[in-house]
Amino acid sequence: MNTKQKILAEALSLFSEKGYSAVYVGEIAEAVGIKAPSLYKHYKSKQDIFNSCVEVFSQRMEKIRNAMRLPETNGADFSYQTVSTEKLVDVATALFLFYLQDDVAAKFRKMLIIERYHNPEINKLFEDLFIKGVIEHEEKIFSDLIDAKVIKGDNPHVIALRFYTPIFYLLQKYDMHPDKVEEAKQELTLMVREFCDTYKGSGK
Amino acid sequence: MNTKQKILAEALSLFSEKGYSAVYVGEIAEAVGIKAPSLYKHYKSKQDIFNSCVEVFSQRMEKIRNAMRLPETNGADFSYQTVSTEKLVDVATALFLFYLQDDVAAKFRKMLIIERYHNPEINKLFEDLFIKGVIEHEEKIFSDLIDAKVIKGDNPHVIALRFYTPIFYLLQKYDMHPDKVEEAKQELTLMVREFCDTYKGSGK
DNA sequence: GTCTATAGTTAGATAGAC
DNA sequence: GTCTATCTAACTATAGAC
Repeated sequence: MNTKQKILAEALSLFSEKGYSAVYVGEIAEAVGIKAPSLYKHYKSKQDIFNSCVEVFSQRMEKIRNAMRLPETNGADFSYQTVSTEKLVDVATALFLFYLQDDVAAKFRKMLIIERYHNPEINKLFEDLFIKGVIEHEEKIFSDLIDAKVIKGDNPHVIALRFYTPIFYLLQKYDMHPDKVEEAKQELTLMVREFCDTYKGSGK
Repeated sequence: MNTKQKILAEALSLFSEKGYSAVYVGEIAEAVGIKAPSLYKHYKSKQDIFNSCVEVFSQRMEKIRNAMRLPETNGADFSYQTVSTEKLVDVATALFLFYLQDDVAAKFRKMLIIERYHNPEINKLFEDLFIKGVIEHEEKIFSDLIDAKVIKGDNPHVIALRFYTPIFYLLQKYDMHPDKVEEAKQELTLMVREFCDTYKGSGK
């Protein structure tokens, strides 16, 4: 990783904890291992560092997310004949752990949360990624699963919310408790099993 | 409302949008209608204003919350004989609209969200108010409702999460869309009805 | 591409008149 | 209790040597 990339990584780390204006360029430099003025050989301003963070890491999120989605939607994993409870637990857990623990995903998510209330563009990004985006994706999957009669119910949107809102809540519950991942996974598992009790006969 | 109180109100407004360090004392003063140095006759520093915000408004939240809870738990509203779907929709909607629209609750919630990732005390407050607190309260209610056989199911914690996580998600979905409250209420209603389909026979 | 030195700005806070 | 004037400190950013 070159200096330019390292600056972005350390900046993301700091912005995701303290927010843009509470972070001083000197801190970023120190984290990188250089002096503040050296930053300006790579980026023209603090704002430029922030903008690059948003651009680079939102693109990376998009890529990873698309990569995560393929195996679910191409019919390899979900044969659409049947979906076991354990499979759904695994899918939910993977999604949850990715947003909770992935170095970029977790920090980028926190940064958006901190900045979104005063920055319309950041807010749109947050909504696209964590509010609307996930739901729309889950809606499509559940819509197919309903058509295939693998899942009961008639409103894919409600089902998607039912599946995702516990994940959304648990992310913020365990954000500051990295030591309690196992507890988090158990809590999530309970919720997914309960989901299955409702939407798949008596489970299996 | 005297100047000292007005300072806190305007400070909360600003902190809840931009976060502590992005707000300048001059902005607070301007919002109040005075000059920056005058603030120091009421509070000894910017940090003091913030601390007072946290103290005063968290106490106010506590009071309002206790007031909201009484009618539910004293048996007047929930007779524990039966709970109609409409009643549950009303309870959920009241909770949702309070946290979404109440001047103090909405702003205080946003401020905690912005500051919690770098401030352990603020984080504890956020968790107590919006993560653990609500769930523990709902757990007790649902536990009673299960005992009274008004509601099916055996795990009050799961049921409480099932009831609250959509509210938690919808708050953040509609935080920046005050014009779409009606849409928000409809979405919440769908979720509560779906909750009732699962936990009360076929509703009524 | 990193450094030291420093300029330029602005924020938080104080002094003292009214 | 509010103001104007001002201090001090800190931050962003630039200049120029290496």
